[in-house]
Amino acid sequence: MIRILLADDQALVRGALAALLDLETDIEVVAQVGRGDEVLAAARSSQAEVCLLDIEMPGLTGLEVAEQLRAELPAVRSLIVTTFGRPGYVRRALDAGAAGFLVKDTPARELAAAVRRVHAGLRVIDPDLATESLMSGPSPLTARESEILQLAIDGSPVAVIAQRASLSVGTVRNHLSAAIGKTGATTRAEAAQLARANGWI
Amino acid sequence: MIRILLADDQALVRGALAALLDLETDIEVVAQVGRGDEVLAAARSSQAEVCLLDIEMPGLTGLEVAEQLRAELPAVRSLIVTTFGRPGYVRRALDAGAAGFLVKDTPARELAAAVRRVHAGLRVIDPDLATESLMSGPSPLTARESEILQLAIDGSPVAVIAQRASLSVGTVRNHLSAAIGKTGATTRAEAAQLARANGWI
DNA sequence: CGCCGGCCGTGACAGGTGTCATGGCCAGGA
DNA sequence: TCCTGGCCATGACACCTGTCACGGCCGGCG
Repeated sequence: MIRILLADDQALVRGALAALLDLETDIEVVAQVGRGDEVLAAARSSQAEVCLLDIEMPGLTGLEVAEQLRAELPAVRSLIVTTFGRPGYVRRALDAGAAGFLVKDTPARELAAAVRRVHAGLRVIDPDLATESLMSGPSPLTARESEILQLAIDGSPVAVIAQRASLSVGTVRNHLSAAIGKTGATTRAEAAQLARANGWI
Repeated sequence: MIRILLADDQALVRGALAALLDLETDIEVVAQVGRGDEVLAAARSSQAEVCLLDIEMPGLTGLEVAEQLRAELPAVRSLIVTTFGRPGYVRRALDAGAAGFLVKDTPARELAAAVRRVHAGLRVIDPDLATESLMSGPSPLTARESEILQLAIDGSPVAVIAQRASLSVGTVRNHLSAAIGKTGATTRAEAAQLARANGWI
């Protein structure tokens, strides 16, 4: 019997996934949580063997949770299941110690198989995404550039970004200009979108 | 037996919802589609009685599908189930003839009950969202302003927006300026975000 | 040590953006 | 009929942005 924990912020999806996995005779859903920062405690008390993690969650992201689990409960295996198949996410998930990466476009009947493979110690990576991840390569942005770009995704004027980052407006513009150049964009909005689409921020 | 059709672009979620609803003895999932523009045909051939529609779908949005169903298959009832609980969505869904509106935060066990109520001819509206919808009121934007604002959400420069809308740059700036004023924003990016958060675009 | 590259800042310039005043066109209501 | 309000457009103005050149600080590496 494979003991599994579900982490997804949407209760309906979480419950539906539980129903789907409970159809399998060799899988048992032993815990469900809706926030990233509740996963660790729940995994510990429920003695889960596999954690199915969404990335976008309040509290902690699934990627951060995977890292936490590797450090605190190395025997537990993490399977990232997320809406957005961004190339950079795969790399970051693997770096964080995740054993698998699926997008929610995956046919439902493949989920149980993926869980079994992860439980058996194998890696499960969405094949399309794996190649795309290798193609796009690592982020060309420096840490600071990523940070500034993240503050620019909502279209705030430079003055606001500078204040939030405690920098001068000139420096912010320089970082943004560098990011725009590196991403091949012509606007900071475009650069932010490209960076997000690639999972760089 | 309630015959139900599922429309959601994420195969995993779709399959999981199917598993969840199949647990109910009085509900039968008779069709599943991943695109908005496939719903009508599938609803016809499967003789579905209730359509569970996500809003964000390729082809047609769930709101547009609800409108289509009301026109073509008035006996079929639409239940919108979506990720984003934006106030304006509720109003638009009801205007489009939907019989219910749920967010994916809803507890899983309430879904079947909602389906039954909709099938019985009752309206089902997320209570929090219903009040919020009444609070926020209708969109203050004119049709043209909404359209231009929609083209501005990705941060494109005015010149690009003007080209896409076949307008002069000056007109686009006027529309954007009006939208910024009406939404109480100070930037077109902020205005676009506000409009989207309220479901106006 | 010298060199490199990331980081922070300034200053200046061209071009994009937000605001306003003004005007014309057209459909709907008083 | 006149008047209102939405839509389209122009022009002018102040301000913001993106780019470039330049300089200084610091940590890592040959």
